[in-house]
Amino acid sequence: MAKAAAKGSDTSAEYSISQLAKEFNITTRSIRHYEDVGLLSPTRSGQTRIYTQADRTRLRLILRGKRLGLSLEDSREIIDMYEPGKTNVDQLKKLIDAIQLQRNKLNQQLDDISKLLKDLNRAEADCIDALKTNGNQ
Amino acid sequence: MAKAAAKGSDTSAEYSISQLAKEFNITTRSIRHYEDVGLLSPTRSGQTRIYTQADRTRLRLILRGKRLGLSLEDSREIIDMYEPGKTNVDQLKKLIDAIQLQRNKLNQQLDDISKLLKDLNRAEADCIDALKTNGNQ
DNA sequence: TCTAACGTTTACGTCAACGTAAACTTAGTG
DNA sequence: CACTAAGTTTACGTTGACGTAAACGTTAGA
Repeated sequence: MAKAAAKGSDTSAEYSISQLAKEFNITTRSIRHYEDVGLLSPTRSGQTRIYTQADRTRLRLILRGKRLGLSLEDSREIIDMYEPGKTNVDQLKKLIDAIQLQRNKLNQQLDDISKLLKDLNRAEADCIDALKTNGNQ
Repeated sequence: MAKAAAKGSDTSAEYSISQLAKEFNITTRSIRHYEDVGLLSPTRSGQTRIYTQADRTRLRLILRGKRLGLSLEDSREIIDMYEPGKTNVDQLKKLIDAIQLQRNKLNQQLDDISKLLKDLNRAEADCIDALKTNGNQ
């Protein structure tokens, strides 16, 4: 084996675009699109994109955001929160506010989910009832 | 006062489109759009739409779905689960499967949210740290 | 009476997030 | 060497969820 190819949990592992696509069950087109909008910036070997462990992590965060209904722009903002590039005090305070905002949204989602789960439980119970009283006709 | 206008928690209350729009802070265009795609079907008084308590509830469910990142089509399916129009046994079983699927998605979301909240907490802590060590320069 | 505030339909526009196709360049293999 | 598999860029197409006019009807109040 040469040098790339990634064993176990090597932190310096590298990935091709189709490897990532397969792993996360998305298309290469999507991955390139995320790059187009500035969410990923893999290094290159000639023309070919090479993704590091960090890129892979960012991709996971993007997809997590998508599952929560975030836009790519939203995800970008949140992911940027994780990197402390902000040297300015005002920016830091703004960032803390933004974090609080996101937390509020997430708490709203938690509430929504619990209500929806209850609704689904009731719906399922109704189904099972209907099956019992209806199963032997 | 005539007959409409809705007091307290009168179950036979009626609403105009702009009343609902104002209450839920959306546009009338959106409400009509939800009707276009079959999510609402208000009665009419002449040309004018009249929304019942049930319509209002459906609208609330639609918006809850949106907050969770569901498409209108997804919401339609879920809301349809609540109404036991299904007389067929096969349909009931399919419905139970669909409910389970939704539950899985919601549990995934719960997991995503808890992770995201942790990430945000760490990010905030980092900000606060940066503010302390950086505040007096 | 007229005008302001609400309602309606019809219809084209827009924006995000990709899909899809075309045309092309390497890298490895029977 | 021809061929296949994976990569690339460019660019137009599509879908969902509305936005945004335009053109019109109805009703209440100054």
